[in-house]
Amino acid sequence: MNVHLSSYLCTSKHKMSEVQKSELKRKALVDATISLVNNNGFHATPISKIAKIASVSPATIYLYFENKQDLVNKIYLQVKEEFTSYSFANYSEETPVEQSFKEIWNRIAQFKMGRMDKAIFLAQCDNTPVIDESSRQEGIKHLQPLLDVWNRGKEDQLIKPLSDYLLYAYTINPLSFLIVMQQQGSFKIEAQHLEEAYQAAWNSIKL
Amino acid sequence: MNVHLSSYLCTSKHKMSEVQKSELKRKALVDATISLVNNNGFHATPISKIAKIASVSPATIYLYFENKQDLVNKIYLQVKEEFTSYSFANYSEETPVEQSFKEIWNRIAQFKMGRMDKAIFLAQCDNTPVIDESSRQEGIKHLQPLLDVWNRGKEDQLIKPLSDYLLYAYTINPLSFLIVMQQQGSFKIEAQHLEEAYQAAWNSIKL
Amino acid sequence: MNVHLSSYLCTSKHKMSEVQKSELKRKALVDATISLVNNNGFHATPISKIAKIASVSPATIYLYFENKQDLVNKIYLQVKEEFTSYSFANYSEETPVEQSFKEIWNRIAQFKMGRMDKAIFLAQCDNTPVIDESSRQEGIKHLQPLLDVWNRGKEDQLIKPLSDYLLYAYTINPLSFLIVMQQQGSFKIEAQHLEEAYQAAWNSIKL
Amino acid sequence: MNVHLSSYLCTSKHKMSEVQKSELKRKALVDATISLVNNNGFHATPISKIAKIASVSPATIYLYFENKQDLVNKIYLQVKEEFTSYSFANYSEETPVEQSFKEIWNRIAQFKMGRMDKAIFLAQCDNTPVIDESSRQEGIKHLQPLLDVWNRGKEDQLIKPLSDYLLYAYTINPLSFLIVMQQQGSFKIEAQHLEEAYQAAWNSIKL
DNA sequence: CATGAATGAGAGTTCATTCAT
DNA sequence: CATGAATGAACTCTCATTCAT
Repeated sequence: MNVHLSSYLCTSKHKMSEVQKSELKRKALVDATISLVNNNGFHATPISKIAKIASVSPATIYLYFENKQDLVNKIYLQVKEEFTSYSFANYSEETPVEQSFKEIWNRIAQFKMGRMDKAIFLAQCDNTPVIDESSRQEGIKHLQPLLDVWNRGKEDQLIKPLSDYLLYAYTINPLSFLIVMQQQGSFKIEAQHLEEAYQAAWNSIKL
Repeated sequence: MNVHLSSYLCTSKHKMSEVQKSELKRKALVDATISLVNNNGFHATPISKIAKIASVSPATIYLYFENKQDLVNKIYLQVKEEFTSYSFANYSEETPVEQSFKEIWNRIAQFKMGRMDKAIFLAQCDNTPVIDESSRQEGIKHLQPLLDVWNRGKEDQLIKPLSDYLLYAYTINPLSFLIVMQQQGSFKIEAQHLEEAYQAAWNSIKL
Repeated sequence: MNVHLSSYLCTSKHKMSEVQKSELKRKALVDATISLVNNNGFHATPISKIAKIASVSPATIYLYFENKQDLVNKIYLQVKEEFTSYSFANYSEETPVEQSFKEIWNRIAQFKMGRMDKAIFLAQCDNTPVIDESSRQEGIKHLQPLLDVWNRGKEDQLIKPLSDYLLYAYTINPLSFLIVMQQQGSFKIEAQHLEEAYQAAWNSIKL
Repeated sequence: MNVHLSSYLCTSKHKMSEVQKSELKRKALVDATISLVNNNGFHATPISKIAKIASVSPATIYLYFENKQDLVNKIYLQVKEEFTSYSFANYSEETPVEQSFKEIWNRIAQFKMGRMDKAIFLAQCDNTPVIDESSRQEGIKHLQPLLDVWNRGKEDQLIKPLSDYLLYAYTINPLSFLIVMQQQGSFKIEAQHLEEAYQAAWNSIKL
């Protein structure tokens, strides 16, 4: 995402390749971290392994991040941002509530299926105390459009007047659970499951 | 639970007190581990801290567990067993499906609310690669009664013919999410929320 | 010093050897640190080298000291205490000023000549920002008896009414300089030099 | 000093400004190093910090000095040279011994008071093993005029026949001690103190 | 000349584990 | 059974130095 932006802004071919090189290195670090944390857990993901997989020196990591904690915080926020900006890309306040909810739900599902590693990374960060409280708070803000839809739905008496946490627990969070199960090899999510899941989600909150 | 069993089996008063002392120490270790892992994460829970909080020597831990991994595995399985044996304590195959499901769901909710720390510990283990795959598999077996109810429900066409993973995702897992949110201080679960949650759960899977 | 105390206090032969072992290890660490810092400077004295010379594991150092800074602070204070308690061992307020000063001066000189390594270590700590300000303050307090003699000397009009810093600069500090020169191999302090030095010291401050 | 020399040798205005720019950079490096070493000690003065404070790249330092050790050695020698050339600026073999000594002593005191940071830097280098032995030897040579005065004084039986090290210890070194104390905030040197100090110095060595 | 980015080597420190007691 | 002391291995992080530009 930043890569694209940079490309647009830079005219000198020289500068561009430099920036891209930096961005590539950063991306390699992000990918390596996500993969290692997903497979081994944060506690078994030393900086040295991240460096090795990203093909850089451990010292180089500290040019991009302040320390290990900052690395995880920043990656969490970046991935959360990717997740929500993808999920709400087509969102419009004009669209009717039910359709809007369905579209968002589907894009969320698409993201989680298509970027499984990132979805699992988020699930792990959201369920354990690996990221800073402040980063967690920051990450929550990005969900606003979903909350807006729910509010409209409640006002229009299409959606039950439940707490947003309950709505989230019964519509969005089940997808995280299924993705984690799939990654653990217990379960394989098929297209039909997603349709069933949407129905279950909608039934649980519709008035 | 084990304490009771042990007590019954021992007759010599001397032996008994010793065993009880041992059990107390083991319990202290379990409690300390759960508390520390919940609050700091597995990666920030050294054996030495567990020992200090449980008021034993680090070396003593190795009399009760083979190593740190074994400690977490064993605690996970023990807590999972506590969780399920509580949840299915009143279960009978004679009870009608809907009532059976409701009773189980309520006991699960009761356990998670009453033993929040244990529920959160399980959630953390279930969402991250901290425990061995074999222990995870072992833990799943305990859920059989719930699967039986669902099977009966599907046969009787009271419950949608969904995969058990979907059923779990939409009825049980939301409670884990809510508990984690509550522990993070974001949300406070009230009695009414539990009633709403049950309705949402049932609506999402009932035919 | 502590070793002796411990020996007195302990009756069980068992306990004694343990304490001695600990004290021996601590002493080895202190000696290794002093020697290395004197020869290479604080900046070229890694914990690993100290450990090697003291024949312990680097980790063991952290059983005796909180961190490297604490190690240096504690050694500084201990050595300063050794220095002053030796220097003022025979001090009595009854002794006439000039005699008292001469005795103290001679014991200071004796200490610096006999424990050259410790004297040099103190000189290095006193002239550079390697120890904490608080430790430095703490160390100064031990000089009180010397200041008392000077005060008496000023009152009796035997010693010039100079600031204690000036008195120290012209009577005690020259010895530090000479010791450092000797350690650098530039100068060899003989008995006669000490007599000359005392005369110079006394002449510089006497009324 | 070097700046002046360079300026004289260059005729091309272009070259001159460049050289001056270079010299400015070198001066910035010297100042930054002295300040950092004085305040934090050599062990806590990384090249990167020196570079930052001097507003140059770390790599640039290696255009002016071979390595960190060379940097300190060269700065030590340069400052020592500044110190002695200032101190002996007015020196003449014709001047009588006592007057000559007094003049030198006063200029030394002036330098140490006026260029406190440089004086403290020298004190730190002279009391610890941070500079190379060869640089230390080199630095000593600059003191020759002072040794000459003392020799004349000894021949004329105005000064005690003491080793030059003793003479230095009791006349010059006390000033270093007082400056260090002042920098540590313990003591404030006033004009009167300097007069007293000179008297003490002279009394300690005069015949 | 000057540099920002990169890094290998090594720093200080922690930790799971062992062992003599 | 229980332990405090000890440690090798490994961790996070820093730093003097280099190099392509």
